[in-house]
Amino acid sequence: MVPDNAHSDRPATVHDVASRAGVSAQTVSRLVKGYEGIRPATRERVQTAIEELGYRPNRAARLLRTRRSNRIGALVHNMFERGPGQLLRGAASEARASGYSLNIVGIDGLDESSIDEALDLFEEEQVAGIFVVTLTEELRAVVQRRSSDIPIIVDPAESAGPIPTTGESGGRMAAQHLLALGHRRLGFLGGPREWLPSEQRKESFFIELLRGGATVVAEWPGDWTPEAGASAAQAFDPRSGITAIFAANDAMAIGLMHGLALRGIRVPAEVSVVGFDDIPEAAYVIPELTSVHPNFEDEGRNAINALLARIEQRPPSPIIHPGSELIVRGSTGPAPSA
Amino acid sequence: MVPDNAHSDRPATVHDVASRAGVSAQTVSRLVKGYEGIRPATRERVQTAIEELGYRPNRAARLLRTRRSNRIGALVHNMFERGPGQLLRGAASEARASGYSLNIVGIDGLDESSIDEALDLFEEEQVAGIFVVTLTEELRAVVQRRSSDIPIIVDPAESAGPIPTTGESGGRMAAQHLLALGHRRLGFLGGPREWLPSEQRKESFFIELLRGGATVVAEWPGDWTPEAGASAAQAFDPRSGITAIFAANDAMAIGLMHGLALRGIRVPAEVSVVGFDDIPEAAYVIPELTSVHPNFEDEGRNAINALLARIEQRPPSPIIHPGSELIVRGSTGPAPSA
DNA sequence: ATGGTTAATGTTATCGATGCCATTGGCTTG
DNA sequence: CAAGCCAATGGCATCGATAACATTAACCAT
Repeated sequence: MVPDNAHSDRPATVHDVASRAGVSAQTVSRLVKGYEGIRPATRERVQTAIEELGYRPNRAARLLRTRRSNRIGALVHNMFERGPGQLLRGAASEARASGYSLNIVGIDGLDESSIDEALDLFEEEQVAGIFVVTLTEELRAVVQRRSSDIPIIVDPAESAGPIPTTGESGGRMAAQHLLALGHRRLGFLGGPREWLPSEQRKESFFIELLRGGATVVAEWPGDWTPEAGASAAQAFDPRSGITAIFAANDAMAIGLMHGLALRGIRVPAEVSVVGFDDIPEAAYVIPELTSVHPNFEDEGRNAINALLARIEQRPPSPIIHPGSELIVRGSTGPAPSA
Repeated sequence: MVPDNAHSDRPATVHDVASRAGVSAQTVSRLVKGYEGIRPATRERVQTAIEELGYRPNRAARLLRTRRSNRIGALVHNMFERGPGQLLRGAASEARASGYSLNIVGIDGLDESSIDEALDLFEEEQVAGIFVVTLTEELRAVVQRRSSDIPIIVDPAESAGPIPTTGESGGRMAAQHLLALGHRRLGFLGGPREWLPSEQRKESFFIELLRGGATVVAEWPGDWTPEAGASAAQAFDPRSGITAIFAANDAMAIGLMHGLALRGIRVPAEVSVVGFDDIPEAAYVIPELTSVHPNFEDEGRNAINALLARIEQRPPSPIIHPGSELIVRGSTGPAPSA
């Protein structure tokens, strides 16, 4: 199992392999890179030498010479949320499948200097491309301001082409569901205004509602946390006639339901609640939360796909449909007949 | 803001800087690395040249020459759970503070080949050290089987020295709390048996209970998901006399409470429930979940600290106390007097 | 002044892989 | 059989930073 290079304390190089196989370093290099025109006999000798020595190419040397790394930088703020996490998982797996590795850098703040620092790091590490997972307006602005020749994917829409993002399809599905249940006066509990995913969910929700003849009566800006949901519940005015609320993520939805319960407002009898993310806990809160189950993993795949296409200057592979799904549970019900 | 190197299409090198400043490349290199003995006048000339050219050291070249990278590999399975996520955050910030960057690699499976693949990647990237975040027995075995000269931190206890891990102190605190409430017959809802953190939480919980004269009547093995909690609720035998259950994470605790509610078993009147992780949602489920709030961030810091000490062969910095805290909420109450 | 120190800086070779060009040998073609 | 051609392989320079060693300058003591 362990390669027989215990005698030398330095890892084997192309030259070691070459001299062992009786060929030149160049031939070894070619074989490693998958060059076809090598005589079978030679090929085999080199192959064995590689195995015997446990040779692995030195990435630093290769990068120095070729200037092409096979690393992709992923810039993400709240990487530990369900959504970004799944995006990353999809992205990592897609990258790996194409021989790239994903370099995840989490930033704590969304201020310019944090962002710049992360991008600087990517430049120093000479990543082949950058995938910006978290999307706020500031981030987008900072990224676009830097003129760099590293390919960057900033906008999920960019990568999905004509296909709606999870936010778009999710917002629409939430609206359709609530419309079908007869709700006509609704509220929206959003993430911070400068977060694009929140805006996406909101816009598609609004548009679909308007098309169905319903009205958005109130909108509360949140910060993705359950606390924000609880505050919204306090701010909620029962006389507004709102019978359903769409929250931009489950955490806020859960906080919201908790706050409503404290005020004696029954879910779903008086107010229906729809969340977004379908976190595992959503099915186990009381009442069980109706939620949009987004396919973030495919969204991440799409993004990397588009990014790689740009890096390697080839047309993007056929796009996978992200396909969100609405999971209907106990937190939504027919609109109370006023 | 943008450095004036637009005219040349290649990024500036030490030589470019050197010739611009009228010194040798070596001097530039020394300055960049923070060498002290450079005459102020020279230093300033070089400094300006660096800024004017927007020079950044080429990491690949440096790594090739020095064989010392400033990257740390972090191997993690379920990176998107709250716990590992916070460990990573702490680890990343500690690493950054010491001039290292954290290379997070998530693996999907816990089988030998996934692990090996990830470790191979680390070796090829010549990371300075490896931090194994997720800890199962298999992982530990695979890691220890590979003889590699890269420093590795596998065991959190290793990095914390004499200080109890969050799992140890958390399990103990849960036990003390329940003992104080008069509970004497208890259950434990664990993670998979081969996960060390689960075992830690369990052991410290058990030990403290025994010391307090209580008995562990039942133990359910779970898989960290709320579903596992729900199954445990089904398996729960009301005639067992169990009045309190400690779940190894909040997700399972939430599933458990949901399952108990379905069976009409009241929490905390009949059964108290304590979780672990204190996820943001914990405070907003009904009843609000009493949970151990672990200081994973500091645990991550400690680990990186210990790792860096080993890498740089210096004594570890004073250790930060992880300090878990028990957040008491509505899911725990006095034991019902039988 | 002369040798001896030390501080500041310069020279050269090297890390490992690979792009570019040169070479070799076998085979086809007229 | 010579000319021509292609397939397979080798030689050399290079990517950018730095370790190791060499040099210069400046200053001191004798």
